[in-house]
Amino acid sequence: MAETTRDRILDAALRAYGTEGFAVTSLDALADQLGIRKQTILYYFPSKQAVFEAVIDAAAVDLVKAFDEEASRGLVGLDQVEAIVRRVFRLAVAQPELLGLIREVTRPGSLSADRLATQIAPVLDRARDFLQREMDAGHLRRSDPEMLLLSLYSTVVGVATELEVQRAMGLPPTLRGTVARRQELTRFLRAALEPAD
Amino acid sequence: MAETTRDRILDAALRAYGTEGFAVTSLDALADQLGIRKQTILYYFPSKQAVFEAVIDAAAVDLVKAFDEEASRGLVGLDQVEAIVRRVFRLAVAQPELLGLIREVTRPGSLSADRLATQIAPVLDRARDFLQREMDAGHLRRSDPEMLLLSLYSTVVGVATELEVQRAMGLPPTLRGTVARRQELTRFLRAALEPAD
DNA sequence: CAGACTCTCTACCAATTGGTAGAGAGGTCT
DNA sequence: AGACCTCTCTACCAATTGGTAGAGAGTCTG
Repeated sequence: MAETTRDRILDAALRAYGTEGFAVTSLDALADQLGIRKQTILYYFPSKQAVFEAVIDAAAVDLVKAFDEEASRGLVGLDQVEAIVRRVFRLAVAQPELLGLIREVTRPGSLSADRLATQIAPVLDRARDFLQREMDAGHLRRSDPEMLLLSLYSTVVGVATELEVQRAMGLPPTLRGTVARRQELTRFLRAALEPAD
Repeated sequence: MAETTRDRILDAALRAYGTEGFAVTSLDALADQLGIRKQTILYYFPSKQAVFEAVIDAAAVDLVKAFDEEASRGLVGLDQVEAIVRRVFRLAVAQPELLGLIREVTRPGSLSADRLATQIAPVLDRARDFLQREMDAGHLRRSDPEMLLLSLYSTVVGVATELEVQRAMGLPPTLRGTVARRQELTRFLRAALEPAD
């Protein structure tokens, strides 16, 4: 199965947008990187913004696929959540551009509110529904699924950011070490912050 | 003490670069926001890049000042570190643009390697020296100060990112709640990740 | 008052940007 | 062969960008 030109563009765009950023990556630069002209890109996509949105779509599809695969393995409750979180982390570690993309998406004005709703919401909805179902089935302690989702999401982004910082500082990023260190430091930080406001 | 035009420019630039990003914020946009022409900005700064670097300088000065103030209060060891970390967090919470600025700086190619060395290194050096001194004095458990510094740094960035995500999702960001939730989730994540690679 | 200095402006420029128009090459179907 | 379709190209454009040149207004200094 040969990789189509369109796929190659999406690949390169994910890498570029995730590391350099959407705004600073011109169509020309993207095309150069692929050895084609930018007009070829504009043949496959109506605009630069459309490339961005297609990249997000593809990433969302990947996430949903990973989610579903993990969810279809018959685990329940915490085991299920564990498996999914681990899988998402594996995705983030294997594809560090994904984190950059997330940051790019959350940047104000990068995506119109309705596109955000159309593209991101389904992923979040799926996750929220899953958590709700598991709670209803008694597999998870009952709490506000919205808050739990937010917690999971921000934690994933936070941990992934730490990994990226480590990478940026020239240290080999290790998920295991990060999580262990985080636990240690979090206990300390809690003590540090508790007495104050 | 009236705020000089230069200060107003730096203020607006910090806000704009931290939230929207450096690349997407044109000098025209920055000037419009201040009710002046971009040539006025270029009177105070030789180039757009220089504005960016001045913003970073100012932020670094703020950080160093906060650091020194906290360090001069006569605390030792963990109490000292606690006070400093708490202070840095207060800065990050009061000025959320600071986090965006950090992300902007760590973006590849945003700052030349030597400018990075000139501007960021002093802050890190100061922190590393401080940790080393405290270890030598027996106030902190002896470990690799480089690693401890990295841990503290990435944790601060990670927590700050979580706060920002919460803000982006329309929830009031609370440092207390984030830290508490993080501890809970970290324990869970550790369990989730421990058995795997 | 004369001159210098500080500051903000108008006018302009070269380069880059995202995007359009349309030609041409190659293959496929009738 | 001829019409059609897919794809990539050359050529071009309008808008925006960072940056320069220099005039003009205000203030301070002699």
